[in-house]
Amino acid sequence: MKEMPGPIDWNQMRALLATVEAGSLSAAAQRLGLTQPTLGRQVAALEEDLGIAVFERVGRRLILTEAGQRLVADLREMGAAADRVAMSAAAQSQSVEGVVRITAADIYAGHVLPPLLAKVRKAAPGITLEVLATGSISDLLRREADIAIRHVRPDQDGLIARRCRDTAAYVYGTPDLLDRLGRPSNGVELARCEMSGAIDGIEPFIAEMRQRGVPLSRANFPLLTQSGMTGWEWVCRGICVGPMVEAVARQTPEVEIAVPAIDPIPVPVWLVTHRELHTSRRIRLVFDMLVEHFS
Amino acid sequence: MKEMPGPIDWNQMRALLATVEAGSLSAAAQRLGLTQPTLGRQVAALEEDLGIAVFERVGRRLILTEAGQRLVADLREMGAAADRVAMSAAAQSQSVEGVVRITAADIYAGHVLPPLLAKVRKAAPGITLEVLATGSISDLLRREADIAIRHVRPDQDGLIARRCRDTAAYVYGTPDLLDRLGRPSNGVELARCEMSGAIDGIEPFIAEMRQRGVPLSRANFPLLTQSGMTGWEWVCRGICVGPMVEAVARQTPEVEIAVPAIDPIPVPVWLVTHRELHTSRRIRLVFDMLVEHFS
DNA sequence: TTTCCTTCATGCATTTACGTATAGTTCTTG
DNA sequence: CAAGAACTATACGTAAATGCATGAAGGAAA
Repeated sequence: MKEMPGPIDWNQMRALLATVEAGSLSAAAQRLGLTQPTLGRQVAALEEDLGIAVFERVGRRLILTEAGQRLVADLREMGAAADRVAMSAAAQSQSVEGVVRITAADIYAGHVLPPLLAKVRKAAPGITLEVLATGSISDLLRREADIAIRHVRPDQDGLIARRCRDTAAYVYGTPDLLDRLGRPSNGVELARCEMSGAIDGIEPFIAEMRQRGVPLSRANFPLLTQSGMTGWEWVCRGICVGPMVEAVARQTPEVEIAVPAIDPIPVPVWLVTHRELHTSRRIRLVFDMLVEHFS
Repeated sequence: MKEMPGPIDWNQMRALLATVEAGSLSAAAQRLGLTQPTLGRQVAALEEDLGIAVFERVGRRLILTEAGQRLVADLREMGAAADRVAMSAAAQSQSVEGVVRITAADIYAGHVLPPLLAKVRKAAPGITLEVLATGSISDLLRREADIAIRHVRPDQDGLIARRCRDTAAYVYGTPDLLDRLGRPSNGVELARCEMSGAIDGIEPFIAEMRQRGVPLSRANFPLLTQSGMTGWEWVCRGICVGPMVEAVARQTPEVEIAVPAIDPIPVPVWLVTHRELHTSRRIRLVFDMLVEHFS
């Protein structure tokens, strides 16, 4: 009505961007650590200030208007710049107190990291560790995590990756299941078993196994999951056989290597962080401890 | 200490950027329509969240630390993106209610615009007009104004400029002063008079007058000001002679043209706005009314 | 069709953040 | 050297924003 054109509330812009990217007010609220009514009000206030309707309320769903879509284009750049600021700030923080986020496959988060995390906490009690156990690879450039543990070579620019000692992986199964399968003794026999597998990781695994004389195909994987934990649970319960890194399987007494004659599969381990963040004291500290542990 | 790494408060970033650009908390507060304690707290909270010291409190002055300088680099990009969002939003606002900011030389703001503003307000009562009477040219690209009235050809990209009918300017003086000066009747005699002038506009004016046979030099301008209003006041009070557009001088009965024999100086008039903002309904409305008036 | 889950809107109590007023400090000006 | 101006830091009362709880409405699945 008679709005003095004071600068727009940047938090309201953040609310709009988060809502668009998350797809709903509720999801955006969770992501920002706020509540859904708050976000709803912020977006509404922004629409009021701007004088345009960003969302069209159709049923329970918010769909962007044309005007909203044009806004979001520039808004994403603003968000990217905000991320860069946060990144730059984190990089220059020389405090050993604060949060360090680590992302890793859920198997690693659950079975490999715990003793390591305890060591870090003991060495630097001021550091709060946050572990993102995620199947999909999170985006380091968007600062969803500070350090990532990956098993493929990172290809993004701006990242520094440190390759650690390879881990050996084998195909495991419970003794009970292996007995029922007739104790396969070579690759060809193993290729007749059903296996658990990760949804987006079986192709390279099949190729790797074929080099070792195990003629697998997609037909060997009737059970797929994006959760490494789930797949491993299937193996531990004798539902099927499946591959696992040796460091994890060693902690699981109820399984054994299905065919010891087959050579282990080398699994590379990369520790990845931003080039920026490598100058942060506490992130550097955690990174170095991870490197030491994996080397 | 134990800060859950929720996204950074964007308003705190805005506070920091404004403080850096304004040079002090107080100035930034005025610019953002907030108060100094509020801004101080926001900046302090941001420093706490980021874990780094952005400012070094030395005496009454805040000077950026090295870390702060690196932050600000990205922060400016964020601010620029925010401006683009605001611009895009304003451009798409099809409401005839809202604020339209016009920037013009103070002389225009005081003597030429008033009747025009009344006309606009009558035609569109929902529009709030805000006039920035500024000596220096404000930055349209940073959305300090929606429409600018200028007398030089705009060279920035992204702007659309509409040239209007030129205005004639003469050198004026009070009859009393002209009598004391011996009633100069040609350019050479006029060049012996003292004149008022704008700090950053006398060079082209001198060149223009020389073409008309008035051999002026910088020595003719012992009184300089960046305020057109002030300079004209000097002329009206008989302190010196000085140039003025005819449309303004006509409203001032106490002055007369110093040397009628000299040809008038054509003063171009450009109306300038963003290419973006030209699609805004209310800005387009005001712009068109200005064009109509000046043509 | 019916049921259940998800999502957005609203009312109310509370906490947070803001503005006003004031004191303290430093740099400048006469 | 002294007085004033400008800026930042602190205290306190108040207003605004937030969170919780609830309701309503739409869509998916049985």
